[in-house]
Amino acid sequence: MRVSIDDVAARAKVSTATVSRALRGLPKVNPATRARVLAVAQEMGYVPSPSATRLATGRTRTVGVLVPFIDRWYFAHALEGIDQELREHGYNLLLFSLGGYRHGQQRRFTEQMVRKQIDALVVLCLGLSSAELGELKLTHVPMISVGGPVEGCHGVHIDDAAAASAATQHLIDLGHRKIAHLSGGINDEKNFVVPTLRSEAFEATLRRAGLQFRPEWNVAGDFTVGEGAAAAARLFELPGERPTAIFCGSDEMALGLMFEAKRRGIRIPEDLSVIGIDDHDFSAPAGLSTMAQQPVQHGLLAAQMLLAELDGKPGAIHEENMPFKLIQRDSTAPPA
Amino acid sequence: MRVSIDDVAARAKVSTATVSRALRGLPKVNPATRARVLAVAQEMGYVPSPSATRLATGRTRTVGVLVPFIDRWYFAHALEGIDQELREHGYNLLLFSLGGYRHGQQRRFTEQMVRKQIDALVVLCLGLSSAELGELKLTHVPMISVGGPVEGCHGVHIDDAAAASAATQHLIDLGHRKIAHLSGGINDEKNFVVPTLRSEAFEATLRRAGLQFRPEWNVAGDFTVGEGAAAAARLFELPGERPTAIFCGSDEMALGLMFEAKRRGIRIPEDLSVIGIDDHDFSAPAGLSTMAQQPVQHGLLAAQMLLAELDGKPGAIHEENMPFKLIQRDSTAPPA
DNA sequence: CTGTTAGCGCGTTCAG
DNA sequence: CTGAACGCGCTAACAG
Repeated sequence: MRVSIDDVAARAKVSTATVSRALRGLPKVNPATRARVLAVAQEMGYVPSPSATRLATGRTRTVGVLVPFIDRWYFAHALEGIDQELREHGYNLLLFSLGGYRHGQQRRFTEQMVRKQIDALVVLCLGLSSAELGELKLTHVPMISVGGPVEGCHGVHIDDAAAASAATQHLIDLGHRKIAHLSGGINDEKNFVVPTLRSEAFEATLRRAGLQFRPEWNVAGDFTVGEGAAAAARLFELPGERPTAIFCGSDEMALGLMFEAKRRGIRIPEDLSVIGIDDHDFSAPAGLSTMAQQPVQHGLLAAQMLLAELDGKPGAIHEENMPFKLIQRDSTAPPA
Repeated sequence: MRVSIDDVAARAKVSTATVSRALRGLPKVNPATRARVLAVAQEMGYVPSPSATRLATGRTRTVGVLVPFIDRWYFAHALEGIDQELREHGYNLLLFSLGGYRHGQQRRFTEQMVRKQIDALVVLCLGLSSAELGELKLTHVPMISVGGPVEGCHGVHIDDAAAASAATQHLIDLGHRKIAHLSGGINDEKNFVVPTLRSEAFEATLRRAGLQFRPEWNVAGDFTVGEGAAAAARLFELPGERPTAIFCGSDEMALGLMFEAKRRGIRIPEDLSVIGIDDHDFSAPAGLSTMAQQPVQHGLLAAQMLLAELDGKPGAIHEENMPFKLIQRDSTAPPA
């Protein structure tokens, strides 16, 4: 059943060292010998034991991915990209989901989980506390963030401020003056800065255009459709003047808002223009204008940088700003 | 930096064997000794090397999860459930994404990937060929399927035929006679039977009610919004009589259809009733009636069964039918 | 080019 | 209750 390297060596009449070298394609092995070893290994169905290899080399050929949730558009797609790249290079992907942005005791992942289990780590859209970051640094595991800047750690992501600003500017360019904002981050931890970056950019862009920033037109969701719809309801029920456009911190919240608008007979874009960020799978079918980003590419690139670093190319891990672009669909138009 | 069991043993003035026993809570260790060892280990920051433990015990404390995609509602949620349960018991989750339902050469995961890397395997909504199944069986790794029946392998999932039948019956009960069907599985592999089960149940339920089954009203998507919308477009452009209701093989496709309907001015539910299966995150905000299932629970239970089996309880892995229930929202109503 | 010899770090008999 | 010694399966020097 379980055939080990010694069995192969015996059968091929060579030493285990030679088998090891032959199988791993190392130089300095007689082609004839290599061929024989390969043949024997093949016919015996030999597969090296990863555990033994790990113990001997100290490398696991495994990359860890730390993620707050997996059931969110950005995370799932970034994961797909990371996985593709890793798999292609024979690396394993060990998934650590925190099941939420919990803090403190709930999140003691650093020690047991990371220790000697992985060669590198991807931190997905997750604000880490400085204590957590410190612990991770101590393990000397190469590390990179994806989807949101993490202080003291390189990462690949879009320029959130620029993207938010461009989205807001699109509304302004269409002629809107009364613009509201549906921001993310209502339940997120302090260290996850993405929602803040987007909100601040929104406000700055408004002011730069000489427009009024109204705090009451600033509602918050948590990046989900459900909370997006709930926040929209709060906004729509505000007395007084109505905004003619709204910038949402994510497409998923924007879609929630659109559902709520439809329920109330608010027409989009006639009564209200809506723009989000992401280019979520639902956005095209729903006709939502958005600032598109490509999480799969983010994941792919991050994994590439990690693998390069592990491959002995120091400095391979660096900050990378990914492209985003406006996709105008049916949800934005000049104000009536 | 790296402190091993020998260091702890030396410092505590005991043998490595005693350290091992003390740390793992085995009986037959003097309480005083245990306390001292624990203290020393603690202060030295000792953490056992997983690689060494694996090699010595032959167990990896890792469960593999095989999944076609991760960026789909069902998979992401089931994964969340699996992860929760695993994490709680100190198990790792090794993710294998196939990035699609590819076949043949593209899918040689069985050997290298599974061999000696995992203690058990979860197969997520993935039809396996009999050859692949055979290979997996040979590894003697406990295995369970989630979300779709896999021949020759126990699993946890809903009764797809029953759920589809109930959804269809809901439309019939409302008084609909002209019912169409948006099925999944257009691009899926033959061995993934879920779409077929649902479609067949739809047809059978129709016939049982004495209603006509019209092949031309049977369009197919691939479980995504995009394809759902595309399929809906094909349906809506058919000449002649229009259906008054439609049963969709998944909520995501149903939502795609709703977007397409809105674009064409087809009112829901006035002109067309729509029901899906899942209770996708978008369904409640969108007001979509559905046959709800709970993938997180599916994943949780599957992981529990696997862990029980690994814990020495043979027969822990068995077939389990999970509940589903009708949630009527705004997308279904009696025909006009 | 190839074989020998040590470890890698821990679990596990088997004596004591 | 505790310790000594061996083995898990493979890689990495170091000879030859």
